[in-house]
Amino acid sequence: MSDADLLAFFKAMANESRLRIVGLLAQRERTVQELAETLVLKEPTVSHHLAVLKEIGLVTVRPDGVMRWHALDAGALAAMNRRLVSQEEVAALVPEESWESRVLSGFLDAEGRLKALPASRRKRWVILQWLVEQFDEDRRYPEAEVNATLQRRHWDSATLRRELIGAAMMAREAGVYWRLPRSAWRSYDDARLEPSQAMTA
Amino acid sequence: MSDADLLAFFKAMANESRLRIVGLLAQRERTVQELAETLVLKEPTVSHHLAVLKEIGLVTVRPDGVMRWHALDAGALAAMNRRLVSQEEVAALVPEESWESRVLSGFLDAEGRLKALPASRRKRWVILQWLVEQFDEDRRYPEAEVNATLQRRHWDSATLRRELIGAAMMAREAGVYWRLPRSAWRSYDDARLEPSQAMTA
DNA sequence: CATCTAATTAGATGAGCATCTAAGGAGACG
DNA sequence: CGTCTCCTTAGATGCTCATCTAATTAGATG
Repeated sequence: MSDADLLAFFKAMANESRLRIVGLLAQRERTVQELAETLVLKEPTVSHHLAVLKEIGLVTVRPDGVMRWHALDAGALAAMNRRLVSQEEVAALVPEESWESRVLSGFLDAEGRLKALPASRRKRWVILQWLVEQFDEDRRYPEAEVNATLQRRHWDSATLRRELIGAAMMAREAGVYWRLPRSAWRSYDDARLEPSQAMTA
Repeated sequence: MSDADLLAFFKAMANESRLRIVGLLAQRERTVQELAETLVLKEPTVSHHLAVLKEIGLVTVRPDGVMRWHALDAGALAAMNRRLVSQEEVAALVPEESWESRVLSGFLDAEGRLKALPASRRKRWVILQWLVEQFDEDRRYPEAEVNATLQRRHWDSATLRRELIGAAMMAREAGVYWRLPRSAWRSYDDARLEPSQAMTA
């Protein structure tokens, strides 16, 4: 079942009349007339609500002469329900977080600062990509400002600055730094970054 | 948890943005800014959605300096979920149909006419209570009108009329009938109704 | 076939709601 | 105290949807 289905399910249930219809159908099957009378609604309105519930597979119809008996599909309810039982399932509501995002959030603390620099070169690359985004593309920065910006993310601004240069994400000339375009970056697997010591916060 | 809470829960989840927010918060706590950026919404919009989710107790806030970290309350999700696991729970969405209602609907056909008069004294009492409501409290009826009204519900108006009198739900004098107040009625278990023959329609 | 009843479809109306911009706190920080 | 940042509140706008009336379909029945 897709996320769109789940949304449709919630939209279907997010209406008092439909919620009451579901409750009534959970007791026993009913006709449109009967529901309309019970809910004090006109038949077309009930018909409309039943169409919505049928659309998501929650209600089935059994024609009988000129009447149509509507019943709740309990299995469909249970299926929807399984989507919500665990926090993990709910987390999956969101398009899978990319590997990069998961690496990054694993190394960030609640304040958005780096808890450590990963030892893995590939993971460190993710961190550097994120770090370089702290700088504007079109500005030139004195070293003091670079350090200040980096220190908002980690105490060891010197190492971070050195690694950004090493990855060709930033350039330096005469004490002035600037951000390089993505095209200039080395890819993580040919960058020759010296293995850094663990930098635990 | 009340039905109104359940409806509020569905209304809260019946929106794509909020559904995605819940998914994101299920992964880890987030700030308004972060959510706004991820969802491509303005901060006030996210703020509004978070307020809705807080209203139903699904999201909690942890202020931290100028920022506010929002997190999912997994327990609240689980609680909502328990409401939906079984068909019995869903049936309870609707105020339990009383025994009287079930008796009545069992003896009515689709047209609202009596299929039969129950043999059980207690059940017949339910039918009579419903029948007497066909008459206004403050009017006096000639016998012909009483018969006509009763015949809209069952062919044997004579028996119905006799039983209404016997139950002290209606009174008659000089060929004129009127409805008696509920206080005047005999209770079903001391009414001395002659056991009626089965009256199948 | 004509008619009756149950239900659905079509179309209109009005209420609710998602989102935005603009303005107003409120904590942090020099 | 003034300013910056993050967030919320207020108010406006436009879209979605719940409900209704009127018209149509479709089975049942004489």
